[in-house]
Amino acid sequence: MADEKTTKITVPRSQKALKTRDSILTNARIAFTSVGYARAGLREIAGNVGVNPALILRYFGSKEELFRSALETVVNVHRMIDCERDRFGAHMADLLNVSAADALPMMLLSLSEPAAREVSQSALQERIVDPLAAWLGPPDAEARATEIVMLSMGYVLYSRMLRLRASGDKAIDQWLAEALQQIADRQ
Amino acid sequence: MADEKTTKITVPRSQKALKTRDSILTNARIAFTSVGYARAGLREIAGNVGVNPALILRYFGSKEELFRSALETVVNVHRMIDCERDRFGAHMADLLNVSAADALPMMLLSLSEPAAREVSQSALQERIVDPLAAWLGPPDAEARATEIVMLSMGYVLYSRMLRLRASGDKAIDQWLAEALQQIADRQ
DNA sequence: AATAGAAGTCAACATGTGTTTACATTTTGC
DNA sequence: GCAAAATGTAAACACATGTTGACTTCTATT
Repeated sequence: MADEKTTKITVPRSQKALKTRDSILTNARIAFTSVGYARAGLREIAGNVGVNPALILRYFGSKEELFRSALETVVNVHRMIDCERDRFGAHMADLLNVSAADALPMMLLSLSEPAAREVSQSALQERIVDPLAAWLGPPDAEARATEIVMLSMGYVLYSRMLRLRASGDKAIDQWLAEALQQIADRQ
Repeated sequence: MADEKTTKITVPRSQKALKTRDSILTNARIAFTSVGYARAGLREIAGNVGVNPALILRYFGSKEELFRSALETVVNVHRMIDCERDRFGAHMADLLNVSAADALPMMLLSLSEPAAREVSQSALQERIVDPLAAWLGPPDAEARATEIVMLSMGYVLYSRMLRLRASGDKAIDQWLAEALQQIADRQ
């Protein structure tokens, strides 16, 4: 049992090859973020990169692995907690309104695909909830982190994906910021 | 211009035919709720009803119309506002934990399909947000109704679709109930 | 009983998908 | 400069999908 599972994945060695691999990753992220896992076709991603679809599979093995790699480049907690504790609510509310927060649309549009859902779930737990809980600290760190994520998902759904009539209402943004701050301040 | 758009849709006349049409609708709702629009195949729905796929299109015209019909049977505000005003938070929190609230998973799993998303968006606005706002009353009725929907979507995502580690935490359910109640009480 | 129309079946079409295999081209190490 | 490996292409495979039109079976009315 030396070679567990001989895949055909190739790690790029030349600078140029690394550039195209990165370009694939970038375009994949854009595609997944705008139309979700199922509707993002390898042919279209490859076309936008100017490359053959088969090359994607040589670098990433499968569409599912491509999604996992693309998601990992975009899910991280750093920008969320890059602020003073007493400004966390307003900071998060701002963040959710800029396209920097691409991870959530990417995950929310890919919920129906079981593979993509599993990837999203573990990425969200390990790369957002857990570090956020550590940053918040006791009491009930994990519960409060989960509440923050919950609220964020609801907000992104409302403001960017479902576009309900109230979308853009400043009063709602204000409410969101206060609700988030309350969770962060709770003790 | 007498016959606008001669579709081939048939309205069932016999009792038996109406039963099968209802059965199609029921099974469609179950399929859409559990795997979303894209992964719910007409062949599988028809198979579960014990009927031919072509019959579905004779009764509903297209998959998109089937989704619209199925969603309408399940999206309504009645159970949400069937309680005393001062118990709204706890009532909603309970409701979101029983499978009665099937509408949200059905919509959330179908976000990536543009057709299904549009149907969901208008159903949510017209059949939930608007009547809920009317029930809540001033001030800021629509904003508060939207906040309630936002929170509900986030909660369902957390507890039933993404299944984060904290899923089932009673403290979070408690927090949700209180947050919802605060929105309802605000003035 | 005959017959029109509804209720339902059947097989094919058109299209799109991720993936694979075989092949060509370029780069790199010796 | 040559050979081998890396980089990339081309075309087909295998499969699944919504949809269509022609066909059969049943039922109800005359």
